[in-house]
Amino acid sequence: MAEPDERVRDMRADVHSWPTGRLLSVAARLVEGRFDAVLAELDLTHAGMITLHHVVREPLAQRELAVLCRVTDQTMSRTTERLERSGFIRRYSDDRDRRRTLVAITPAGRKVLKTARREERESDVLLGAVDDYDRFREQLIALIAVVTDQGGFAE
Amino acid sequence: MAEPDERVRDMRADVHSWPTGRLLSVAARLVEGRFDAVLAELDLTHAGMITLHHVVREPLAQRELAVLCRVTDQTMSRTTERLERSGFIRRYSDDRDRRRTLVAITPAGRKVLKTARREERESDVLLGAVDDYDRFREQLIALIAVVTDQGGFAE
DNA sequence: TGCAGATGTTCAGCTTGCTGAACAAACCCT
DNA sequence: AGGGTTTGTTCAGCAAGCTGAACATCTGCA
Repeated sequence: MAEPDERVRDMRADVHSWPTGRLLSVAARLVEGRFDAVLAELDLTHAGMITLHHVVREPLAQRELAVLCRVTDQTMSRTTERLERSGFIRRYSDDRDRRRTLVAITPAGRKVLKTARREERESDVLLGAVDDYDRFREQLIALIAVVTDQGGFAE
Repeated sequence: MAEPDERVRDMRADVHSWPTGRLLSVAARLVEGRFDAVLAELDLTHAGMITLHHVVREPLAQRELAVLCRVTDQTMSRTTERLERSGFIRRYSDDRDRRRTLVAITPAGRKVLKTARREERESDVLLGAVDDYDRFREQLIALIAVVTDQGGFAE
């Protein structure tokens, strides 16, 4: 590994001056990235995993899924398309409202979700970086709630 | 605004069961999203803003910038291309090592960065969602440092 | 009944992440 | 000096965000 030069050495100091949004973005990328190889092995993605998580209990319409996953309808459309291609969900149109596409998890979907969750839990050990992990998560959740309500989304 | 149905109403509860990476990802998207319109007005993006931030002091090679911004060289290549197109930076090859492309900020770049920072600081008020904002940021930074070191990046 | 507006999904096209591969320039070692 | 390796950048192509627009279906009201 190459010796970083002077400018690169003060990386940690530098990041202090970043806006919070960018800190969140980088942290998300790095944390999710740690797990990408495992998911790829399973033919799954982070977006797909959360989507599966939401249809475990009962089939949902794509729009409902989009709201739950905090993405646009268009993004959810592509995510479900990919999940269907992989055989993890089935899509069918609602008899009572044929505009709606219902999404139901398949046995393969349940299985892969279970595996992914187990492996994720195991790799989560490294998050000892954060002192009070539960509080940190609560703050993230509070942040999401506030921004969601205050017009960041679905206002 | 439509009345959310039952399943959608327990959104806040649901998010508690998400993996931390996904929480970070959604939070990042929502927080950065609040500011997208302002940046678009300035012909700037979040990625571009952080890049400008790093060349304010002195010109840097693209690879150095990539390390500082925590992105791959390829991503930085495209980001600087866009910044150059907008006139916020100038790229030129290093005389002493003609493999390197040096990136220097332009007067227009300094100006737009200043404006973006001011507007961002103002809009940051809403982050009162988090109790101990400084501690929260410190934890994000610690997380980034740990994951960066432990092979999430440049190992 | 029939038409206007609301709703759910998809299509097209953009940005910004990523990886893998290509390529030129520089470095190093004999 | 020459040739293999390293280094810095770019190209190609994929995933998953986004917006705007198109399209089909449903709802509601005259």
